[in-house]
Amino acid sequence: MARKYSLEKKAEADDSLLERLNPAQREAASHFEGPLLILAGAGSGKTRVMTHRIAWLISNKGVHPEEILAMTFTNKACHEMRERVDGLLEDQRASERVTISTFHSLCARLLRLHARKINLSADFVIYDDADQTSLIRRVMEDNDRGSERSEARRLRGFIEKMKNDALTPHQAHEQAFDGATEQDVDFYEAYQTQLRASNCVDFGDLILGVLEIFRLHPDLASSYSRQWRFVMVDEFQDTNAAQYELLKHLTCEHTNLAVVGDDDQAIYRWRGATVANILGFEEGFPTAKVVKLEQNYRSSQVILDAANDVIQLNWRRREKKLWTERQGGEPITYFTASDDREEAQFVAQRIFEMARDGLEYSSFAVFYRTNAQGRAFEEQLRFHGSPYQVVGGVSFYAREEVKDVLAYLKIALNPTNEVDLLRVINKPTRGVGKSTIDKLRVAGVFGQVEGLWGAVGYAVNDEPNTGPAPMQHGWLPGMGPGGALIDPALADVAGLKGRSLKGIREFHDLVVFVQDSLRASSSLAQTVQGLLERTRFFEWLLTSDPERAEDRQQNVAELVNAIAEFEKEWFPDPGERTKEPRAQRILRAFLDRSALIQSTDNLDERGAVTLMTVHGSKGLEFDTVFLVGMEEEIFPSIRDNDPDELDEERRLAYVAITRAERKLFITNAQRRRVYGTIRNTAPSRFVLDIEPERLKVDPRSSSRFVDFARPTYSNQRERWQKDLVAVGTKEWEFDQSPETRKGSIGKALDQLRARNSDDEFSQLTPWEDLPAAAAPENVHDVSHWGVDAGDPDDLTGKTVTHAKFGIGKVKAVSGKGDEAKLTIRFPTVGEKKIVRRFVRIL
DNA sequence: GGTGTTTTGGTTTTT
DNA sequence: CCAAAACACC
Repeated sequence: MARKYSLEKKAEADDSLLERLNPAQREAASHFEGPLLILAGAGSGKTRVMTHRIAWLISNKGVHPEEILAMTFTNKACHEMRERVDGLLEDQRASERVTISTFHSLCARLLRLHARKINLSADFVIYDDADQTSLIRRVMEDNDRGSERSEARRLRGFIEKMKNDALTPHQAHEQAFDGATEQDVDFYEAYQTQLRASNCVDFGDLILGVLEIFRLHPDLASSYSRQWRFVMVDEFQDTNAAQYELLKHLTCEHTNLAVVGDDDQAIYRWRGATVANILGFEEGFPTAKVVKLEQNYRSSQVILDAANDVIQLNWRRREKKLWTERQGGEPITYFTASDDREEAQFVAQRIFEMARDGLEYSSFAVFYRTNAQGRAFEEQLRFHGSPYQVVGGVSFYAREEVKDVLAYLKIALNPTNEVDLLRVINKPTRGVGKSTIDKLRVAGVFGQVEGLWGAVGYAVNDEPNTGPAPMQHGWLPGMGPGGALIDPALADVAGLKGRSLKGIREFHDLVVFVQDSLRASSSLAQTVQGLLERTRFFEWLLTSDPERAEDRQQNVAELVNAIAEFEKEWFPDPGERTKEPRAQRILRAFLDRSALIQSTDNLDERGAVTLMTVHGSKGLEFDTVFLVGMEEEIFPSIRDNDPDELDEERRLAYVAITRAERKLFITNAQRRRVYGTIRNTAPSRFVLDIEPERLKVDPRSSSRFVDFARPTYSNQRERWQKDLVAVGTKEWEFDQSPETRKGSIGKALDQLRARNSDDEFSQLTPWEDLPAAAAPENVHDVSHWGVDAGDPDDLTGKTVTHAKFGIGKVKAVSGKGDEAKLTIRFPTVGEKKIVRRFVRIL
């Protein structure tokens, strides 16, 4: 077969393509056939290597673009890779023909193509987590397994685990599991049966479904394997057993599998990922070549050293040491606040100052362990007027109102999808309550109709006015019009009347209306618009929850927008003639995309501080990073009850630290509100693991908890054992007595105090203005950073800020000094009398 | 069947 | 403390 692409580029292509890579990168990028493991440390240019290898295979080895498959975990990584391959290849069309995809969207495509091989129809709908949970709860009810939330959670976890481990219910029955009973496996089977009956799949099924197909039809796997002669995988450390098996199928005809990953950055163990895949890669692929990328192009030496201090204590890892040409660097600033609020104040204050001195807001990021911690930082940033964006949280497509609209569309496509049907059968409220729904469900399960939709059809069919219902699903001959009963299970449904029946009819006709519209209309956006009008959706949002109505209406409007845009981008020709109605085709494509997309994928706002969890930060980099809430029981999390999980927390800390390019702040608080109660905290062991000389303690720190001893381990095994003990007894304690402060951060603070005046911090804030050991009731007071100037008492007309009410103007003053009472006018709440020490004068 | 009120329980979350 | 879900009430 002719290999055109090599002819177009001359020998010089070889050099020009790879010459900008370092030797290790070049070795990896120019690896041709056979398995390859690239151990790529943080910031060592792994995407660069992958994209160059793709380009190199095409232009220097004559590989056809169609023969290359590159897999990522996120859409974002996928887009980035495609863009960069684009940039490297002269032939634009060549790069388009490379398959670059996330695991899940590739599998969704394969599953659609071959759905029938495992008793699915090609219009299956993809359930998200919420849908999955609601199905689980229903199956629990149907099987008398109670309805406790925690039990539902546990079962969901179990099912997810089975799927991550690539086990079908049948296989699960053959294996014994710790903590799982025979009933759990039975439940898994029942759930799976229900899922298939609804013609739906969950996320786990996307992979497992394809595995089932490949297991049943090895020839099919072979043919794909022959098509994709070169397979590449990004973030390989986060693959689970199912994804690993998928890769095995895809490489059954060759062993050209190149994986890139970093075992030190494996942070999705709780999601079923297994580091064993990367640690034991050579066992699965014995002839594998291993290349280590250890030169870091992102961070300063100080930051890398700190990261290394933390990660080197892990027990099982591939030894590597990152290095950089950027020697030295700014020391890491360590700050301990007296409470969580002060911690946030500190961060917001530093950002404010640095932004004032010329740094872009977008060069800052705040990383926390749990989403709940983000609020305090939002508040303080808002108080300073600094723009910020919170990444993560509820995805756009997971919003209630958005899901409601999509539910109607999904039902129109596939009415057997009962989760969505139950979701909106009474939305907007139309008189279909619990008892009516129960009747329908009983009929759907035991009656001679097919499922819920069948029952709905039956209920509305005996009314002469509506005419025959479209019974693609579930109408049986012999079940006469006019309510001629032949089945006792349907009696209750046939007996429905009044408001309930009217409501059911309304719902039924609505779905039919959408179905008709999908067939007739050339525009999906138009169909949705019609649906919204007919249901008076916006009105309903307003009346049902006026508080949040505006927001929610906006979200729905946003959805219509997204659909219209999607339509324009992917289906630009409205007159196009196809077998399937146009709107329906668009809907199918749109649903897949919305199921597999994450809200964080396209939210790359410029000019704002980024707030996110440490998990969210993987793969990103920022000039200045604030790693906050570094306390025992938060980071590492209190939930971690075995050493493997602690190792993962350590990796998580490593990921966070290595995101910083130039400057890293580490902060914590000595007291923190946890679920409403105030708890004392201890500094995270990960902070203590960093060599003290790399940390510069900010002198504004609350001193009490800065004075602690650094635990020393003679080796990794000891560290591991200490973690074990600590975890076992939950009594990890740091000796805080002065005598035992050897090499401690406390000592560093002492030295700092001795040096006092010429310290860089004393220029930021005069030593005198530092909060002296603040009395507890002063903790929420921001005034200790306020600096008085001019006549200290006449404040009339001055602009002030208050932690709660924001910016206001002083109208009148009575009294003197800190206790003076100010009458302040706030635009938000009007006039308030406030004691002076609670406001800050601008 | 629709609505307020009490109770419960609470990581991380690429798809 | 705060949001979702179960519960009680109109």
